[in-house]
Amino acid sequence: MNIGYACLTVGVPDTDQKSCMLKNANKEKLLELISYNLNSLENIIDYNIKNKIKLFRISSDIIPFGSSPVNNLEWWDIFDSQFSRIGHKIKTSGMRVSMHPGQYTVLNSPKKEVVENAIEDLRYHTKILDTLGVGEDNKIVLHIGGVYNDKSQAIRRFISNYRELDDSVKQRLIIENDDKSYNISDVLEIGSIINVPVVFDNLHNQVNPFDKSKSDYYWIDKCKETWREKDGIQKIHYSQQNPLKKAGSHSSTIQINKFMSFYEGLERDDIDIMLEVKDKNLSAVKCINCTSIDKSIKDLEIEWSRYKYMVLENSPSDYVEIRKLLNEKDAYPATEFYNLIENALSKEITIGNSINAALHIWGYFKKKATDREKNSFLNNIEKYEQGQTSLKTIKNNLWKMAVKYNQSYLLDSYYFI
DNA sequence: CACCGTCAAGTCGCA
DNA sequence: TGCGACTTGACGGTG
Repeated sequence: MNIGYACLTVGVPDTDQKSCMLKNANKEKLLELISYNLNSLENIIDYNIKNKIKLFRISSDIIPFGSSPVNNLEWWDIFDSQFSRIGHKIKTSGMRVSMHPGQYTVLNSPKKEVVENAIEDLRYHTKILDTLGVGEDNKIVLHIGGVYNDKSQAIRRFISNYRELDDSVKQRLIIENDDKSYNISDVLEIGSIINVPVVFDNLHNQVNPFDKSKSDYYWIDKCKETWREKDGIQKIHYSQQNPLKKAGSHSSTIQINKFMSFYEGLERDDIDIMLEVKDKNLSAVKCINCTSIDKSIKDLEIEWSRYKYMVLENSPSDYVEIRKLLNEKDAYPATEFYNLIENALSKEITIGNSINAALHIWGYFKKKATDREKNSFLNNIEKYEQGQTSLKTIKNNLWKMAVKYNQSYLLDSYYFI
């Protein structure tokens, strides 16, 4: 079983994706952006390998305007060697990647042009995975599309348009239930007609259910039947509702207790779980650590090194509790650990606590800082106390110093997120 | 450096 | 008939 995250990282340097506005797109700009984004992708893959994350969704934005005539670069050729190198890393590390075109890729539209664009976009996504050289179990997940006041007609259109797709696209395309038009029963029906694997999304099913009396596990079992040997093991999407936002919005982090009860109820290992959550890789590592059988206290200590100043800033009392918890070197209290972290991060930051945490970070530079840096830091703290500057300014300042003095311990800290 | 309106694309609901 | 929401971060222009 693999657990992974989608598109972006949090707190990992040099992994961001860049784009530009259409009007500013030209050959030079696009080449620069693609090169930058591939470099970020490679850093993400390296990070995933280092952190034993074996499931990852590649952002559709990796090639800006990738399926638009505005971008007529033969990027698969120009950047061939970097694609191969990244693909090699993915394959040799046993990672499984995927892609997921967004809401604008609609294969079942009644408009010819919309369908043509969708086909082009699916070709683009396929080209990325093919250029990486990853196997057929690295999939492209698509929603069915619109309803247009006639669902059965819209479904028929999806099916006939699907049948016209290139074989290379068909090899990778799989379908998913969405949160307003096509529920899991609809998608299973379509999947069985065209022989395409179905991805179950638990939150979409919660918001747009076919039958509320059926459990998630019921549908997950149904979907399993749509996955063939060559497709790899079954994949699902898992997310939790953000309690502050409207139905279907992803939570900021995965609540570990809730996830663990879902996971334990699965009673299966032959399944990949793609998390959709705001804190991305943080939740992936959390869930991996809580479900792995071969981890030790060392893995929690690594996590603690990343979370500690963030926790200190939110809740000094939880900081003390967690340190106590990690004192028992033969234990592996992963879920207790993350419960305390979640608890700490749910608390509101006070000025006093944030200054305390900033001073802890400052301790790394105290002796090496120039007089100017020292004055600037202390001056900022004073101004912050009086409400004349923001915490963000202080953190930006400390981040620059962490980079300058190459404090790798701090560069990996979530304090700066 | 901080702020904020805007951004390729499609569909749907609502005024 | 036309506009905002959807959902999201980042671009890019401004102060």
